[in-house]
Amino acid sequence: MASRSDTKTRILDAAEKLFAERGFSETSLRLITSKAEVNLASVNYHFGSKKELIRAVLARYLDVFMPAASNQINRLNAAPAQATLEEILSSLVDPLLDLNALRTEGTTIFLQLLGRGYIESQGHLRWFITTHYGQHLDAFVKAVSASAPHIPPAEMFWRLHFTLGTIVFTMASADALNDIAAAEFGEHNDIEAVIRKVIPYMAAGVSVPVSS
Amino acid sequence: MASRSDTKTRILDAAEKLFAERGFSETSLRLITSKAEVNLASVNYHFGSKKELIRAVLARYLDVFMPAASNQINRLNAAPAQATLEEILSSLVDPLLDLNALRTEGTTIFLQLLGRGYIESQGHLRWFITTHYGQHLDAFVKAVSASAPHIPPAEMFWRLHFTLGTIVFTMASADALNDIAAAEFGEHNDIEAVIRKVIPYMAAGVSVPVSS
DNA sequence: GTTTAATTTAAACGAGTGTTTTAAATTAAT
DNA sequence: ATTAATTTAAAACACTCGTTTAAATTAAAC
Repeated sequence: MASRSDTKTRILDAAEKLFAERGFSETSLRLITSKAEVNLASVNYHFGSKKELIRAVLARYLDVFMPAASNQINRLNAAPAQATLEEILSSLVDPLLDLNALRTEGTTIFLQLLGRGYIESQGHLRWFITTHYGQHLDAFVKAVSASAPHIPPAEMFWRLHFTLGTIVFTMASADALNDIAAAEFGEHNDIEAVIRKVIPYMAAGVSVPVSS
Repeated sequence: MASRSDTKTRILDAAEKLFAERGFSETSLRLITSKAEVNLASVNYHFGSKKELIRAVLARYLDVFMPAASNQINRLNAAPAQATLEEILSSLVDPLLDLNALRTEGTTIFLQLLGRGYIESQGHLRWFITTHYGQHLDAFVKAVSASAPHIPPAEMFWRLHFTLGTIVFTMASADALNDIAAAEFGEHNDIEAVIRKVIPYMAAGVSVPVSS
C-alpha cells in the first residue's frame, strides 16, 4: 500500500507548488503529473477531477491550520484581559509558520493558494472554505469585533473585507513583490517578514476611528 | 470609416467587461467576439494578438486616469502646506469617479482590470504599466512618501502594495459585498461610498509608525 | 467607374486542455 | 497459488484555445 499514498502525495506535492506559483487554471494536469513523475490518468483516478484536486490541495493545509488558529483565538478569549487587535492577528502567525514544518515552504504556499483561491474561480472555492471552516471564521470575526468595540458592525464588515483583500492580494503576488523589493531596496524578505509587515497595516486600518 | 473604429470599440468594450469579470486568461477571444458581435479574426486584425488587446483595454483607461491623477498630485504639491495622506488619497477619488463618465461602470471595471493585471500574467502587464506610466506613479509615490516621512522607502513600497491589494480586492467584490451589507445592515452604498470608506482604512495603514 | 486598399468573413490549423477508455501490471486477500 | 481488487500505463477522445489563411465584401482614391 506504499505506492497508493505515494502517488497521491506526489501529485499533491507537485500540484500545490505549481498552483501557488502560476495559479490554478494556468497549471495543467500534464505539467503536474510530469513534475510528480506519475501518470496523467492517476490524477483523475485518485481525485476524480482537477477541481477536486484543487480542493484536496487546500484541504491538506486548512485541516491543520484552521483548528490551530481556533485554538489560538480560544486561548486569547480565555485570558482575563481583552486582547488587542494586533495580538489577535499576531496569534495567527505561529499556526501559519508551523505549516513550514508540514512541508517545505508550507506557509508561503498555503497563503498563496488561499489568495489564488479567492481571486480565481468564481466562488466554488469560497463556498468550499466557508462551508467547511465557517465556525472557525466566525470565532475569528467575533474576537476581532470585541477588540475594536468602537467600530460599528456594518463598518467592521467592510473593514474585515478590506483586510481580506490586503492579505490575499499580498500573498498572491508575494514572490513578485519580493523580487522587486530585492532589486530596488536590497531587501531579502521571507514570508514571515512580509506577514510581520502587513499585520500593523491591517490592525491600524481595522481599528482607525470612523470619521464623523 | 465608421465600421473600422466601431469594430475596434465593440471589441474593447466587450473585452474589458469580460476581462474584469473573469480575468484575462479565463476569457477567450471567441467569447469576446461573440459578445461584441464581430468576427473572431478581427481581434488579431485590429490588435495583433490577445496580449496586445489586453494592453489596449488597460491603456484606454490609464491614458485618461494617469494624467488626471498626476494633475491632482501637482495641485497638492503646488499648495503651500504639506498635504496629508488622506488628502492625497482623496484627491484621486474624482479622477477615479470621472471614469464612470467615460463608460458605464468605468471606475469599477478599471480597478478590477488593474487588480487582475497585477495578479495574472507574469510581469508583462506590470512592465507595460511601469514603463508607460512610470513618471505618474513616481510622482504619486513621492507625494505619499512626503506625507509620511517617518516611513522608510522600502517599508513604503510594501505598504503601497498592501493598499493596492485592498482597493483592488474591494472593487472586485464590491457588488457582492454591497448586496450582503444591504441585506445584513440595511446599508445601501454606491461605488463612491465604498471608496470613501476604504480611504481612512488605507491611510491609517500606510502611515502607522513602524514598530521597532 | 475602375482600380486600389482596407476591412470583414468563414474555415481551417496546430497545439493544448481535462477526461475516459482499455489493457496491463501490481498488490492484497482467499 | 489463485482469485479479486487496486493501481499504473498508453492511447485516444472530444473540446477549446489563439492564430492564420484566403476569399468575399466594403470603402476610398483616382
